[in-house]
Amino acid sequence: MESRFDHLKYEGQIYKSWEKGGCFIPKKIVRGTLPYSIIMPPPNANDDLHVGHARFLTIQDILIRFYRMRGYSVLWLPGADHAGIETQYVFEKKLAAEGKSRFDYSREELFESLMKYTLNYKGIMENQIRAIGCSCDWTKSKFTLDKDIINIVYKTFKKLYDDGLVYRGETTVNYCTKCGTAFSQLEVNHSEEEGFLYTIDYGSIKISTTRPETIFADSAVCVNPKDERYKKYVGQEALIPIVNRKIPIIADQVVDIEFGTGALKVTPAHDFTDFEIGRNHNLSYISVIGLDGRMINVPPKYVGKKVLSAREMVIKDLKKEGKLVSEKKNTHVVGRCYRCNSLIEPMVLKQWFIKTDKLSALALSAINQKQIKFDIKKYEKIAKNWLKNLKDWNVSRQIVWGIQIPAWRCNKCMEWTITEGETPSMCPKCGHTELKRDPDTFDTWFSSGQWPFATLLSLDESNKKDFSYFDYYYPTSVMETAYDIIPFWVIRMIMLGIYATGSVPFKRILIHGLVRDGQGQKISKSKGNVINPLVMIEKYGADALRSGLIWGALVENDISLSEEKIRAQRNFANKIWNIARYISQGTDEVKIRSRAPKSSLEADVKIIKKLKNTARSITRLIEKHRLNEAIEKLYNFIWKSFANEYLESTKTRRKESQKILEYVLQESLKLVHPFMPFVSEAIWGEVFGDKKKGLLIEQRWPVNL
RNA sequence: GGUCGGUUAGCUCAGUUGGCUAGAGCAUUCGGCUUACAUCCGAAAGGUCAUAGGUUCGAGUCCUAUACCGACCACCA
Repeated sequence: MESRFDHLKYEGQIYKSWEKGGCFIPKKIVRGTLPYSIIMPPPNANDDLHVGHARFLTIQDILIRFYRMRGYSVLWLPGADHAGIETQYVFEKKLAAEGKSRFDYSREELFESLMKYTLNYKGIMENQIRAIGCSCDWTKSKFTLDKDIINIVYKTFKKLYDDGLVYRGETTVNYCTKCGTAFSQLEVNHSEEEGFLYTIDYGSIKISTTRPETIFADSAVCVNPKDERYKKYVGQEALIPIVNRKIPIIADQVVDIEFGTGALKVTPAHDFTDFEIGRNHNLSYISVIGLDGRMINVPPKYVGKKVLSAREMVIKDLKKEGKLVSEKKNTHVVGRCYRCNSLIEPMVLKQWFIKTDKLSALALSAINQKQIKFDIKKYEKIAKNWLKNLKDWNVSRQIVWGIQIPAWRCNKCMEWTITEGETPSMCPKCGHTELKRDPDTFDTWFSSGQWPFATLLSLDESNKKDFSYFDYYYPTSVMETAYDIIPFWVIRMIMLGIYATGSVPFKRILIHGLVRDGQGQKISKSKGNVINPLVMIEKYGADALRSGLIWGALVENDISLSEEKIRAQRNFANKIWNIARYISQGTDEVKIRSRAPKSSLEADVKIIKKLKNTARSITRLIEKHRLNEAIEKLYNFIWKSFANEYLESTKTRRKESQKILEYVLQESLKLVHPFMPFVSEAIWGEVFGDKKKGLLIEQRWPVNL
């Protein structure tokens, strides 16, 4: 053995021998073997892995290796996410760099290019998962656009439709004119920005607005019923300048008396609040902004102008007419697209909605009845809070890259037909044979919300034998994911899982915190504090990165990661290596022992006892998902108790203690393995190596020593 | 405005149902190339656990209030 552990020499080759040896594939299930399963949250196949991925992959791999060594039938199912809008956004950026845009391609061409792009990244990403050392079963890997997955998603949508939980609604959506799609409320970033508040003369009343270009879309002027200044005007009419159209003056308590003039122009087509007012007062609405962000249904001179230039024109014209009363600086909150940062336009569109009240009730009761247990109470609170306040879910997205909604509309009777994916030959309502498919695709969270059962069911479809993966592994043991996607993903998996299968999708939920830099700051490209996991693996080894990602902070909390921390863990790996090196130098052949060698020497008895206690408490800690404590115990035992105390004490009586040293090393390596799989396997190979004895990954976890 | 957190050594964090003479890693200081490892060994220094009250034989740990920091959500035309 060399004096230092050379991770570059061992990691690649060890991983290959694991994968080739089928070590990640669940063993044949014998009677009484307990299942342990985790469905890997599929990383987006559009970029390199970042440290956040590395953290959750590490956490899951520790659990997986631990339970595998304990004799469970372990399934860790990997996957890749097509990541709809995100991928299309990244891809379009690439097109733009080549001087092209999505409009240069047909739907089919665009889809095909995106597929090629994504599958390429999927391969890259999978190799990065391998580099981290993840022992997932690659033979069962799933992609969110696999045909069998899509079929299951269609079935669920049809079932929802048949049960009356899907409707086509007209409502205000957050529309990004640049991305060309609507977003859910969760996909919009709000920011405070400087702008102007204009006061405009509407005849008998003056109103305040930040968006004068939408005056053409006004349906009413609204005041607060308690506002003494305006009581007398309610029921009368106001006059929109420039076009001189009359609109009613109404009263509603949503109006803030203090703000502006206390009178609000109601524009149902382009504002969320106004849409509600319009609905409550039975107002009609007029759209004046098209999906391309240009003006429509307005006097000819404004048609085709972009929103901001139309605003300037309107202000100019108002001034000319003397209708602009004032213009004040004003900070207000605007919505911006979370992908491209363009201004979000509220628009009224027809979209597919899923009614969420029944689904969220199912999820809530499953949580309350402890069919699903959150490890961490605060995250249970967050999930429940979301479930209680959920609004109906808009699942339509106007992008190509995704699962196209299986909805067809009859050209004659205009009725919709939903299928499980097959194209209807004629309209079931009127018999007409010309139908047009909705070009929209599903929100990615709608399909990934079905991921736990969709993956397992699809395994059974391609493997219709005597064994059902779904029956055996569902509900899965643990769902392990980040807290920032509780509302997007976790609660939707629970809702859709229970709805589609009648059973919760997983029994336990472990939510992990985010990775921050060494100073606890959020990692971002603009701050320049990005830590590249692949560079760290190259430099210090995968084991060092893995340990650094769980050392010193609870799994559920954010963790600060610095290069110093990773280096410290590299040193730990090297320490273990050198303990083994010392021990292997004391003999020609090391045997694997099934129990501790007998000795009555006090120091020997003490170290064996400590080993037992350490193994016991680490077992308990991993079961409780307290990984930071587990690795700290391990670190302390190996470095302090084993190396510095015991091993040092044996230097004067080398021969007598050799067997004990070998045994403690042997058992320690098993304890190390889930955390640092490469160095432990490398040592196992060097010290205990023998084809007959197998790999460390296949050894049994130390229990009842 | 709503929800959920945090405040413990210079830094980053642990501290499970209250018993701590408050711990770890990194950083610091001093001394060591001792033939496994200088990616090391030995030793040391460093905290009135945000503040104020309360419960208790006993509080970093429970309760109340205050201050500051943070995350997510909503949002005034």
